[in-house]
Amino acid sequence: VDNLSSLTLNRLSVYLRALRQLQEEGLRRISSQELAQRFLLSADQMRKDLAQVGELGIRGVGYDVATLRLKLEAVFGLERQHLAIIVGAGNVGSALARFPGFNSGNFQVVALLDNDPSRIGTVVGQLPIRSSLELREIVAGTGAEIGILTVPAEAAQENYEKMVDAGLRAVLNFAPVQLRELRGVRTKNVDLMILLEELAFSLR
Amino acid sequence: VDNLSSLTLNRLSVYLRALRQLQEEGLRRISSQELAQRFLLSADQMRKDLAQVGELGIRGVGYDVATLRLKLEAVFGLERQHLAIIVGAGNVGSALARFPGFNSGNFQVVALLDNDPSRIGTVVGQLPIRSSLELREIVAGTGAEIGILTVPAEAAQENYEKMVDAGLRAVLNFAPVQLRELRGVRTKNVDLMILLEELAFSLR
DNA sequence: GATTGTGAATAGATTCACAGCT
DNA sequence: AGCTGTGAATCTATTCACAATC
Repeated sequence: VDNLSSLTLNRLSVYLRALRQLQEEGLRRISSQELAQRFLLSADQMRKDLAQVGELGIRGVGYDVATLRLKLEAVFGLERQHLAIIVGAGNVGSALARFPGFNSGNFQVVALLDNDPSRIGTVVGQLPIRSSLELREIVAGTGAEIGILTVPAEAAQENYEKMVDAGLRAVLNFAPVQLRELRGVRTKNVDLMILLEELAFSLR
Repeated sequence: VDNLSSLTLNRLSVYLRALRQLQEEGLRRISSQELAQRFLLSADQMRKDLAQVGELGIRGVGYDVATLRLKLEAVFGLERQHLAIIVGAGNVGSALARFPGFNSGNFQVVALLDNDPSRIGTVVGQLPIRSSLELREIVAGTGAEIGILTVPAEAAQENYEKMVDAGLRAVLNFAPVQLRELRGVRTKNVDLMILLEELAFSLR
């Protein structure tokens, strides 16, 4: 299981979330049909997606909720924790530092960095802001793999390169710029302006 | 110009941002080739995308930066301002209320709502938090079109429906749930867990 | 001579429909 | 009898390549 498209991965995340909920409700088995109905998904597509990661269902019966959940978690590498560092302690960075999805579950923010000396030491959520100059040591010391980039647009490319250089292997970029992506790093962008412009389009 | 896919719209946003930068630099003309090189895009794709919104270039010459920019802004309906309301004044909602992309340019946040009585009145950025109960009046009074949903997962569906009911025509959802989408509303999701899981996948 | 706009070719994603298990 | 897994069909997106235009 290795070549999954971004589209497929997103849907697998959605299935995983659904399965977690079903398991909490105590359900043991579910068919693609039922799951699709319940969560407004396509049963056909779900089966195709799941088929890409293995033969996981039982014909005539359906899927075992717990087994499938574990399998999907394994696909995402969620048996172990993933540590993240946030670079840029402005509005967005600070909000993410307090995001409940971190500090619970499979992801954890282990450091929050900023280059404004006057902000260093300030505690946000549980974390004290540290200097961006310490990036390399912090990555090495904590073993963090994921970088979350929340600096202003002008500083994004430079910080991105430093993050990759410091050893981070995946970056989630919130700065509104087209990064020149580096090889060997998985980079995803969340660009609020692009999202808003798409919404605006549908309002004409 | 009416049926543009989400993929195409995202790229048009990217081109628009590039053009704004080029115009600021004082450039008057650019070819698809140059623009692609400069911003790491595909020249072929750019021409195809632009062809969907009109015949905008001059063969043998290229595109006029100012004209193309205006045309793209018109496609997105950015000649006029779009007003937005944020529902949920937690970490994410508050961070977005202070986001520079709002209160400058074509989008503006006109209200920040929460249902926790103890938070009402607190000023975030420039805006006082108001009661979610006032949603309908605020939408009607301000003429806001866009809703930004930043409430906890459990409350998302309910608030989404209220927002649509109050007259909002586009919703940007940050809550980590699969909304049952309503007709007549453009809905986009930003789901941090899904993004993180996709990054985790590439770390196995 | 340069560069667009576009039809044709290719690649990728989704949907259909049914054979194959349980 | 019921539901999965999957090949075949369809639909969508991207890339190629070149005729049309300046």
